[in-house]
Amino acid sequence: MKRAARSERESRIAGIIDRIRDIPPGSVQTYGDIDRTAPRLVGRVLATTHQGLPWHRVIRADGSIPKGKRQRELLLEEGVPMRGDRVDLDRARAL
DNA sequence: GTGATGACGGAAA
DNA sequence: CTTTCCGCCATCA
Repeated sequence: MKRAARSERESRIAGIIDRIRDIPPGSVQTYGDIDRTAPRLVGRVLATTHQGLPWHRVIRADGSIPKGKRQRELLLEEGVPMRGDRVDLDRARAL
């Protein structure tokens, strides 16, 4: 494949990682917020990238939690506003 | 090369 | 409120 294509792919990945890393404690971002055009890519990055990323601060667009109660507790510890089993996005969503 | 899949999203019913 | 369907990007069989 072409070099330019590869480079662009990787920079997109890098950007995704940066955004995740910059999510402040106590707030969250959705997959869509992180990359509008490829939310699935964000999920893939989290599933395959094992760096010290705050993976628990990434949730779905409707506020539901992808990784289950384990993740839910971590968010609770940071004081993320919840509404039952979902995150209250209006209050918790990072800018 | 094709087709299925995933830590998804949004629209439609 | 729910389920279904289709689009999205990158990987994998």
